[in-house]
Amino acid sequence: MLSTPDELTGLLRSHGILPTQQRLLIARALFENPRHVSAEQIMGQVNEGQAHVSKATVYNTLGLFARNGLVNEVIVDPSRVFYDPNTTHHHHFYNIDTGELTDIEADQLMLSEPPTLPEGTTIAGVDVIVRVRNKTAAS
Amino acid sequence: MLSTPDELTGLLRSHGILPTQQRLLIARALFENPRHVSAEQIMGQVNEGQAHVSKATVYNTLGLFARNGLVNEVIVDPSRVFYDPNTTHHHHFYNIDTGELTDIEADQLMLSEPPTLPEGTTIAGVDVIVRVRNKTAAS
DNA sequence: GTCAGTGCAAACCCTTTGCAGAAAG
DNA sequence: CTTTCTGCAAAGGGTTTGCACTGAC
Repeated sequence: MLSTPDELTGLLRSHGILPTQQRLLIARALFENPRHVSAEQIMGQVNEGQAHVSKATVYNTLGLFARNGLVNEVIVDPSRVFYDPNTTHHHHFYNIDTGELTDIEADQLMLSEPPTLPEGTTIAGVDVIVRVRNKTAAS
Repeated sequence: MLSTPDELTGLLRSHGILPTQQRLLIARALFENPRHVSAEQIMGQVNEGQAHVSKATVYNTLGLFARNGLVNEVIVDPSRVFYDPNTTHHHHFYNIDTGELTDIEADQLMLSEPPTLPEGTTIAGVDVIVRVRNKTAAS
């Protein structure tokens, strides 16, 4: 989708992120073929070629991207965080057998206004996770 | 709520769980005052008195309870799993500043039928997490 | 008596951190 | 030149595991 160096540089700058070589590599891995990825998968993808980005930098960069709204963290599995380059309003299927995450477009799943928020709080986001299981899986 | 030894014993048996002393202590901690707790909190509560249950047993037991439908795991924070003794259909507020989890009754938040499930899967559950933030929190 | 459960400590794994060297502006 | 970023390795922290002992039936 987005994958030219210039586009990526602009994307980072527009989110207040200084574009460095490593950040561009990580951004390219996320946006040239957008899907849900773990930090480990990004590490693998970035380091496939001759480039090398350290584990610490991958984690720090993904955290930075998430704080600056470039990607969303998806919390569905206590053992790892997924990063989602799609920051439009949408929800997720999570296959508990395979660990696979897929999108549910916002218009496919409507939900009513949430009830009154707890005292002194503002809304930060609404996540809907539809957990599914393989029909054939031994339960 | 439920807290007599007999009630708890019956509850465990009805979920196919052999009632042992440690499991009864953990079940009592969960059900005598139902709320959202982490494994660590259960450890603390169970071991307040003269009883002692090891960390491994607490984790193993909570996992067993969750697999057998006695409690639900609530995945909202990558750093820890919460256990919810309320297994009726409901949703959650999660305060990202304080880590506090509170219930949203099912009738307070309606959602439409989920779209077609991914090929070959059945639904395992739907989680709705409304993330909130303290108004006064330094962002 | 047999099988399942428990306790302890060590292992695990993802993630974060400290600090010296490198790169960006 | 100054400030921020990166890499490495080590620390961190919740959770799981291996194995001998204990308890349930």
